[in-house]
Amino acid sequence: MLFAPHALSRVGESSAVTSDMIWAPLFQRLKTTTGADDRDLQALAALPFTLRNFRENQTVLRDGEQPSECCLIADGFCVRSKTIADGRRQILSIHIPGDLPSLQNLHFATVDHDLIALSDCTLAFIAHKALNELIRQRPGVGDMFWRDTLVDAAVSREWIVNVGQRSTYNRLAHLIVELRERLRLIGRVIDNTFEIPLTQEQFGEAMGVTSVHTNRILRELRIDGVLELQRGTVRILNEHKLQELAQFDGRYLHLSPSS
Amino acid sequence: MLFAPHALSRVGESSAVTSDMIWAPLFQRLKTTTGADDRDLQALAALPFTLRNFRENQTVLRDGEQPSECCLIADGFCVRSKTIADGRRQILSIHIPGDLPSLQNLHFATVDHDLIALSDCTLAFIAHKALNELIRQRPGVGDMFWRDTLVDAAVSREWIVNVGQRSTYNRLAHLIVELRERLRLIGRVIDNTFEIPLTQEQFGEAMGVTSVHTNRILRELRIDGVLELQRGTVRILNEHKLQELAQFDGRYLHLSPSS
DNA sequence: GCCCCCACTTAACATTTGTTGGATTTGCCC
DNA sequence: GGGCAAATCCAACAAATGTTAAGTGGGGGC
Repeated sequence: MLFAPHALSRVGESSAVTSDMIWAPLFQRLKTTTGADDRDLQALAALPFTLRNFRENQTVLRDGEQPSECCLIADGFCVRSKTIADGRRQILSIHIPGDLPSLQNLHFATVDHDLIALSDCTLAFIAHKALNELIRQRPGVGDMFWRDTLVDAAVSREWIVNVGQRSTYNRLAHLIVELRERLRLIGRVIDNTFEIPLTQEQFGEAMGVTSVHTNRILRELRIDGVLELQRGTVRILNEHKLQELAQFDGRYLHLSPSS
Repeated sequence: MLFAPHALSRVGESSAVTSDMIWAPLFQRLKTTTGADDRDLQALAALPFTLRNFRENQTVLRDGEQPSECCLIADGFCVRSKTIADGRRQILSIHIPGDLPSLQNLHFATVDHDLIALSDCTLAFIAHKALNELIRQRPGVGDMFWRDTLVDAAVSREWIVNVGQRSTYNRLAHLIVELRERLRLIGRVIDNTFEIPLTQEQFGEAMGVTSVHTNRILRELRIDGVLELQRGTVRILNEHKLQELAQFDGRYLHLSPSS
């Protein structure tokens, strides 16, 4: 069976997975960020894809692989990461439903990092060949995707700033706010509460610090009444303080077509 | 006068700046990395451009600006950087002749970081409009440029790993090796010696550490006989040790068309 | 319901990195 | 050649972060 029950129930409540459910978060994002042309989206939605489910911690793409398809996260969370010689691991980006985390392999033969499922995930795989043909037919689709990879790059640059210059305390605040803004775009934020299914160790790997230190900083944020994190669920306690710490300027997300 | 003498002498020894000299480093890079089509390059070289010179430390593009042209570094070095609220600055990438550091603004209206000349620089500015028209006529040009922005993104991801996980000692070694590989591509490495005109403070801003600490690490590298850095000139003293420290895996530079 | 594994939590101590302040060197202008 | 400004260099001390080693707690499998 293609769909394991656990994944099905996360994509939607019914047992039938429609094409709509697969594309919805991507389209929702593209419409607000790029003012996407409806015919381009319809053409996209007509592309053939294969659904595959991944379990928590399962590797989706391994460093060095040469994929012939690119993947769309229909449901669940993934991270890009790199592991260096001494075994230390850095998380490079966190991906949410609607993301296309391997779009760069339309142009690169080889994957230069790992892509790992953080939670149980449903991914739609679309052949590079089909995508390239569509892009040739409809340059607007290519523009949308090129832009999408550029936003991805802009997020990476801000990630460098975060790791390089902000105190761990502020760094975590910034990371949380960025993820909240991206989750809000796809309707995953309710009442200052949202899910980011990372363990403390993984938050540490995203910030370039150890799990012990991550725990210290989380305790401080909790004691200071800024936010709480429990088993992957974030609850904002003091929005004002959070903003002050994060100093978040969302322009780098390029959320509007005219930015 | 468009050309200040100092800049002219850096582009070439003669006093006439030909279109060839402007495009040479970019074409040299594109030929080895993307196996570029000669007709695409010819079409590119036929585009109108404006040359502008910048002095050391002069801002080329400021965070928030809305440029109508993108720039090609014909000669000199630039950096992308972001400054956060408390004044700390992070260098995001280092750009060398042949780089197109603002290509992302073909798709973004607004620049989301600063672009600053490290040394006296000669930049060629090409109108977005002309470039977009060429890309519509010759999709191969668009593919080349899309790929170029993807390599840029891959470099940013490795930069995150560098800042997040490597010790400052290894981090500096990695940074040096990456720059050497990129400079080699455009023929700027001679006898284990090459120029990277950053001050120690700027190396610090690239690595996310202070200038004092950068100085400590440079002294260690010098004492350990790994490399020397004097006024922007790097000399490798022990290639083997350097490799061991940097643990450099250049796949992320995607230097071959089939990678 | 029990057990086991894994995430979380904490403390003590070691190491790295930042801060401050000052001395020295270098490049450049006059 | 003198003098200024910037870059480099360095040491002493402070703060942030890593390491190690233990507990604690909760959820899933049996």
